[in-house]
Amino acid sequence: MPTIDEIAKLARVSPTTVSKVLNNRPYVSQATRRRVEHVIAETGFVPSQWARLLSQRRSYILGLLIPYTSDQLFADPHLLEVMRGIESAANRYEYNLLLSTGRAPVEAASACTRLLRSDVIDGAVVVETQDLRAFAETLGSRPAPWVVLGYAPAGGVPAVHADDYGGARDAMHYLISQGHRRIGVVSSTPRPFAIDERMRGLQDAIQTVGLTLDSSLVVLGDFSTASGEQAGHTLLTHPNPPTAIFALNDRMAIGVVRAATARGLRVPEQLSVIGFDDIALATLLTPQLTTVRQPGYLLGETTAETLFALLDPQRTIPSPIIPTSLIVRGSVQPPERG
Amino acid sequence: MPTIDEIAKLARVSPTTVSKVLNNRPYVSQATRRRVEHVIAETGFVPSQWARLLSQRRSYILGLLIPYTSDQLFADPHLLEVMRGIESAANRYEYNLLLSTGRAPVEAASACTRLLRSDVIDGAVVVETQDLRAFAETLGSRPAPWVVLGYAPAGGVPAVHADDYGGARDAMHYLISQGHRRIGVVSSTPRPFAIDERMRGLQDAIQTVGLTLDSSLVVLGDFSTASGEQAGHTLLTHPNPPTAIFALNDRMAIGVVRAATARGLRVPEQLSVIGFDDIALATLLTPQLTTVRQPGYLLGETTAETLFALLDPQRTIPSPIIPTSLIVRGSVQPPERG
DNA sequence: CTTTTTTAGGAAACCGCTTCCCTATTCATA
DNA sequence: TATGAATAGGGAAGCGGTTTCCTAAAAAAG
Repeated sequence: MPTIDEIAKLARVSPTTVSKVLNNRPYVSQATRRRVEHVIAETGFVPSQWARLLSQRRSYILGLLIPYTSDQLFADPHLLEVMRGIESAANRYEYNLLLSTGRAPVEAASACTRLLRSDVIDGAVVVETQDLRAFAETLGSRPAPWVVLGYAPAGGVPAVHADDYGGARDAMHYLISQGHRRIGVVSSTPRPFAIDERMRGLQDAIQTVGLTLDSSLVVLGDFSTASGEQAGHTLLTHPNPPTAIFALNDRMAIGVVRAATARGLRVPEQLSVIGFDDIALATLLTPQLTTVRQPGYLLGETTAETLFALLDPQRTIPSPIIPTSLIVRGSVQPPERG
Repeated sequence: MPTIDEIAKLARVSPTTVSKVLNNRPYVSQATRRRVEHVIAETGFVPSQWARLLSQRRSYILGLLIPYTSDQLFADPHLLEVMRGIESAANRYEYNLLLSTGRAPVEAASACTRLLRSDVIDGAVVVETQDLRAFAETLGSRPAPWVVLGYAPAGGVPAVHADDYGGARDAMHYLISQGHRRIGVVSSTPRPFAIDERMRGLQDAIQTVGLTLDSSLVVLGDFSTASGEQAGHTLLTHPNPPTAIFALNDRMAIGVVRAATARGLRVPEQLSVIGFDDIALATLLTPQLTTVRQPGYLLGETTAETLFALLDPQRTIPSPIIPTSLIVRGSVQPPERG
């Protein structure tokens, strides 16, 4: 692979001039420019990014820092949808995406830190984790700009997230309006801020109508379908079982449906189920899942746009809260008269 | 962010010595090493990768060049599964993944070329496309090493792929052994090598039993579920419709099932359907899809391992053909007596 | 026909780190 | 004690571009 000097020699000009040609700068005559371009085409020369960036300070690479194992990442349709949004925005700005997942969350944080401070990436989208605060502190003074996908720990870091509170509140209102009074909740642990918000939203909805959430009807999963299935069994063996279950993500909701089916309960006749996210799979099941739509693609896109706004102050920072909406399908109906 | 020179000054040593400490090289006394390490910890110094790599010639970044739009990529569960395998192998070797998708395939090729020649990545996994040959020629003399995921155009580039021929042959044998004689095929256009191989496999299977493939029962989709659905309708309105349909990927198979259902045909009683890939969704439908399993994770992992073997001649190149296996579930049964 | 401005092009410093090579000291060996 | 080898450390030349600054020629202005 030739270097800029060899190109210069071949075109009988200085490296300076070649550089000017490469970067479309003025003060090169038509004739010279043509000659240089010809040599470049001839040799198939592509300038080394390393060297270029060492002086230019832009890599056109964005970090996507996901503190999960790749297994977790690829098992989460919503997160993939978010990634798609980020990818697409990055593409629009001619940026490439550097994927960094972590084996263990802790390890991930340190990898992220390195990446952010070592000049490899121009900025990063960091998916929220429990220990984000510690991570932010590690970063210290002046790393590349970064945006949190999720809720930021206090302190100036921009964050983009869906309206988890409103979405959960609406879902709960809907269940209540359908006549449900005993409502089970499949929450999760660990509990990202988003889940806190959803819990807050659904609790507020319950209190609005003068009821309270029966804490024995709140069980914890880990976002996976399997955990939802287990949670479903737990709730359905309760001495006074719920007539509806709100699972705080779709995969767990699917697990709940599966548990109900396994116990011979029909959804939605004998048990209503509502989810959160609106993953593609939600429409492929029977009954189709009623859920709260959280537009992952838009979420990812907006997060990336926020980062680009940070990178180039010319641009304006988009609104950081993405609205959710209730999608009524077939998994909820009024409870049977007991 | 401090530079190595500032660290050197603070520790009262030369940059050379700091470099030795950073890279764990000998010829630094315990005392000095400790002093330097202390300053590094104190300042939170992280060496600039650009500069390091400019002299070291390793970026520890692998390119993943996918000549699809991000929408296509994220809509393909099998490809995602492959990515997961690549991700996980890369992680094992402490490599990061640089994702490069293309808006238009052509553009993608040029982006790939740039990436491969500009020293940003140490090597690349390139997903096979129709115009791979042209792409390979563009690359020319001495780019970073690359491995094709799929079938390589003749000429030395290593390629890793599943046993598409064998898988399709087995599937067809199975349909025949179940008593099917009129068998529809949902193939695709554009037609990657893998599809050629599957066609070859299924044709050989048919000929083994002295039949021939009725070309009016071969329709083309584009891998999407929607195209499969349309293909299904086409086949089922044939004057002499098939009793079984072999869709060359699972998503199209799901589309076929949907088309059959829409027409009031029951699967598998009135129509048998078999797919290819074995995506996760295959087990979630009723009936569960009978299909040819193509282990995506292993495929990705093996491809990455091949690349690492190229990067470091110490390692041995793994076998490039990944076996497939027939997964019998519920979407195939013997045809009804007409 | 000068004088000033603009254009074209090159020399050399620089980005931040690694590495080659050289010197001085310490340690082991004869 | 003299000698050779190993250790500790530093100076300076890269790596491959960009950028600053300078000079000479050409064009515009007076």
